[in-house]
Amino acid sequence: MKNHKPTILRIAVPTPLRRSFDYLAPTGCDLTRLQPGMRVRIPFHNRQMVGILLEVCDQSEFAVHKLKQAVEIIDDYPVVSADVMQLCLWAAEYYHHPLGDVLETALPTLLRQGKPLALSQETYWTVTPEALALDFTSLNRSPRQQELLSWLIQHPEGVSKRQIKERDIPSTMMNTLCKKGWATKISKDDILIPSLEIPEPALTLNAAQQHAVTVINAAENFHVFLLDGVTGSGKTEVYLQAISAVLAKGKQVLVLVPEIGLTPQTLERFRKRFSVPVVALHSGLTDKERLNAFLNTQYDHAKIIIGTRSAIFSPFKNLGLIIVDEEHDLSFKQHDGFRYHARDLAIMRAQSNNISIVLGSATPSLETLCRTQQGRYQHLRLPERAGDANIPVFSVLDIRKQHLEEGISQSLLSAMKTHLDKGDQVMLFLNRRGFAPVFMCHSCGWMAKCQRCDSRLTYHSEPSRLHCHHCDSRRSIPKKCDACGENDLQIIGLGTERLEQALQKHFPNFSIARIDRDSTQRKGSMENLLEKIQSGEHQILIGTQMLAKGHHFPNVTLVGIIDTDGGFFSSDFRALERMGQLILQVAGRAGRVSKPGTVVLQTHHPDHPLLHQLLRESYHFFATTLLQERAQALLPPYAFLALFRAEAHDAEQAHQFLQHIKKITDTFAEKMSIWGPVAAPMAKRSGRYRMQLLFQADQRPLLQRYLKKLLPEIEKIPSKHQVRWSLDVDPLEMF
DNA sequence: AGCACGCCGACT
DNA sequence: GTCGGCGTGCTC
Repeated sequence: MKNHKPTILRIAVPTPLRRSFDYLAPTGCDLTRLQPGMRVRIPFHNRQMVGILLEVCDQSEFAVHKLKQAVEIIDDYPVVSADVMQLCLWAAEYYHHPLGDVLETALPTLLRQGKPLALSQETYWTVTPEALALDFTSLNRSPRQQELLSWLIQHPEGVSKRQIKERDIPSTMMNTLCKKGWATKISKDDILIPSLEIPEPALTLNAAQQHAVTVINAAENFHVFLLDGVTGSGKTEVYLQAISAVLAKGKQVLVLVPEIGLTPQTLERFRKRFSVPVVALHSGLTDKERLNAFLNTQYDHAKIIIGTRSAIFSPFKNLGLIIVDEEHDLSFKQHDGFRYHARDLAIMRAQSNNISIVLGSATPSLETLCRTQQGRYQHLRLPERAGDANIPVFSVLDIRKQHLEEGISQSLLSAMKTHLDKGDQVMLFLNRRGFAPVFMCHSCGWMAKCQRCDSRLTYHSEPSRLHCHHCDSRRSIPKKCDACGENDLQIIGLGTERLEQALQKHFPNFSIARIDRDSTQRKGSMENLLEKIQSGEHQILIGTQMLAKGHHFPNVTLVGIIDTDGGFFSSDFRALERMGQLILQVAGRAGRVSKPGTVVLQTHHPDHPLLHQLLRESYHFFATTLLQERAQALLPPYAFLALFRAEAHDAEQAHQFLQHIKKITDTFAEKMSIWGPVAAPMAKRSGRYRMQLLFQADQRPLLQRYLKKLLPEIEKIPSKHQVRWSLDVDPLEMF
């Protein structure tokens, strides 16, 4: 007997357990065809699961006679390609997250469930040759049918169910056409967005743009570029021309965008420029559409893939370039479960594929700026405004001792009047939804607080109720104080609803659009509001963060930031960086060359040096000061953090658990700074008490070694089942 | 994380 | 007598 050693399949299983599981190969399985990355159906505990084959070996740490046999090898080729596997292995190790879970996030739902690797077909309709041959005018058709037929004739590639629905055409009408023999159903995969026939020509570049394109296109190996240009400096045109060069070599391009950035306008810009199929990956896709997008990327049918965070795991056959737009945006970091940063994974993927990556932003993160200063990334600046863009004028408005009318100073009100009377639009930014953040009793000082969180309830007027923005619990508005029974209840502070109400009274002749989570909950209502703003139906725009990103309003000539000071006194060391980014992003929403924008910032700290650096000097000046402060305090990007979080219904249990972790590290030879355990900034949320323990190291490898030693020990803590715990490597938010 | 097993109280 | 509460333990 030559081959008496057993064949053992090492398999990653989607469970929170940080180890792989060994199985015997299924009966009759052709061992020569086994490749890592294939899906395997396995018995696990008392059910069947789909795992990913990691390796084939001939011994197991587990007693071989106890091994179960795998049920079947699902795939003929690996669903997880070698480079995605490498990325997942790296990410599982770096973020100390279970590999099975990581691999699961890299696959579309249908593949996780074990469905076959096949493009699903969707029904399309096309006109028949008979209909084309017929004399068009002589037939007896209704005007609606006539219109429908000529539309179909213009789309010889076929029209999908979705397109028909969008045009409000009833399916009975399509059936009638089919019965008459004028139209017929065909099947094809639906996810590739067909390219347009006539591509738009490239724009003429200014010197800085041309330089950036030349440098990016000249790079043949792994290179990280920071494309650093103010709003309106023409970053997108640089992306497009760099993409064009990569497409010409027959390669694919990945464009990562923030969650809010994937608008139909963005997509349109790519479709109009390139005659190649584009795939858009966003949260609105169905499982079927996701699978088709996955396969079309894998088959190299799709040449440009535009997507949010998780698109970094797409299975490219032939990747040539990665672009990360708005690289500073927080939505690239997943903030629960597998807490990866898509930008950082993108850099890893570019490195292992030996290709270039372009990080673009008008307000780069301090992490990226620091690495650029260290010479690890190449800095490409676009200082000039390109084409139809404006330079906003900043005006710092000292509101100390000023009379405020619902939070707005008289100067801002009169500036608004001037702009509105000229027929221009005005935008106000207030990052607080609801009517007012505080509801209190004037008799005894009682405040409406959430039962389940350490937070105050926000007063909402439409619909009228008190609402917790942290756990979503709500209650009706009490008539009398909960504590003393008096009816002297007051509504204190300012939210977007109250701002809207006040401005409606002050400017009765102008129409207001309010854009926040509450006003855009219904699907399509955001698009609807934006359309009405563009058409000029509304003249005053009020919005939260939502309004700060992704949209441009050319007729807005005045932007008011109602409460600028939010970032000055936050406990989060990144608050100032965020504040600066937000101010510039908000300012970038407005105006064009013929209508330059003015940005008014209401503040109680008009002389704050950082505010001056940001507005009078530049973002870079501001960022450099912040970087110096970070270096002195030994904070990121000059230090590396890992945050353990624990929550439990009993505060003491969460505390004990983290204390236990801390104690384990006492035995470690290497030492580092450990802070805590302390209560989280919001100590109680959704009925759970939350504690945290922070690790801070000046070298990334030290932190990594530490965590690698620590995690197996944590698995042994007996009380780990009583708490909900997680580890966040490179945390961006401390709550 | 699931999901079963297991050992004690209030019910048709 | 049983239905069901969630503590504890396991998954190759």
